[in-house]
Amino acid sequence: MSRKLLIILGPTAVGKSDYAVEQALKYGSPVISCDSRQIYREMRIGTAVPSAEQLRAVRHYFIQTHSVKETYTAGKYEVEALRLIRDLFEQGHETLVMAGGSGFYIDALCNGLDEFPDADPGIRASLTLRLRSEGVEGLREELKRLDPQSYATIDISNGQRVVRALEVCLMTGRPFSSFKTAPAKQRDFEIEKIGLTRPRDVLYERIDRRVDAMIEEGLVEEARSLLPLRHLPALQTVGYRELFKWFDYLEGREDEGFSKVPGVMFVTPSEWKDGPVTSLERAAQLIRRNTRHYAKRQLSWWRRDRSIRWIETK
RNA sequence: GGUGUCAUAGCUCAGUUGGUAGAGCAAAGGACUGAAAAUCCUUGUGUCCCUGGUUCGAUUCCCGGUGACACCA
Repeated sequence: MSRKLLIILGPTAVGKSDYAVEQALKYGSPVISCDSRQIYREMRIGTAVPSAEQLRAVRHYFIQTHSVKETYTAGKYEVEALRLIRDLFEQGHETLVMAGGSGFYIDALCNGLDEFPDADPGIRASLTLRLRSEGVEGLREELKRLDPQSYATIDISNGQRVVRALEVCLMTGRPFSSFKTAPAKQRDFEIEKIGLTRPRDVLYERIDRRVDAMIEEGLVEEARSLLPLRHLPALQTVGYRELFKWFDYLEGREDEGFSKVPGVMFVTPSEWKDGPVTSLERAAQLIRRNTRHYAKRQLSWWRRDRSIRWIETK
């Protein structure tokens, strides 16, 4: 019996959800979502989860199943999705349909990640604070001392990468690079990847229209309700950050960069470079642009994967 | 109809005391091992509106034209 995982991937707004439901019905499979934001319960409009109809027509997994408070990761996804896939194959499915736009999650599932420890929120928060106050240089030098191998191989101008490598060194007393050993894991089922794509200008038009639709549907209210949780990693998401900055402007507040929620240790990971967001129209403009940038990064991620069969629709 | 101002990268504009030009934004390309919708790196040749003149040489000066805007009739 041949077991196959059919992965439908592609940039945001290309039309994955529709195609996935179609394929799922064809194979009698559920849809296993592979999307780092649709997985969160508290977000719906801004993450463009499948429609109520689609969710009714086909069973979906990993859609709004976890809380933004729990900080999901690619590593957790690898474990949970793999377990689910095995269960479903055991139940007799021969072909399973997976769909999503998170390239890193898809790779984690297909090839596996090495056995790194999870981040300790306290250590990460303090390193992130140092990154913001002193810049990368200091952290970089510390990494050079603790793990020259990583210093030589990772992108040391990328503060987030330096923080990650350093935090693993500090937590375990072992160099970050020493964890990076295993070859790609082999899965005991066949994997077929289908990439959906469209001409760039068509894709960008779809993105623009979808952003407008989200705002009409009530994205502003959704973002408003999540404002207190803005410093969680899950809320570092296109469509929400821009609105948070607009709220800051309306309320004459400077985002101080720390979480005020007791027990929540996270610090906003990045600086805001676009100046004040003075109107909803400005926020929408930035959301459109940032979504286009996101789509571009997704395409760049997958371009090197020769195993993808691409289907271009107009 | 008359007078004036402007016409430079997809957009907004700077600039060249005459030696074929550069910022911001937009855009494009790339990286990626537990924050990944995150984070980081790289990239600026364009009939300098058109025709003619002066000049060794004009996008820059001059004549004319076209277009936009403003004001006067």
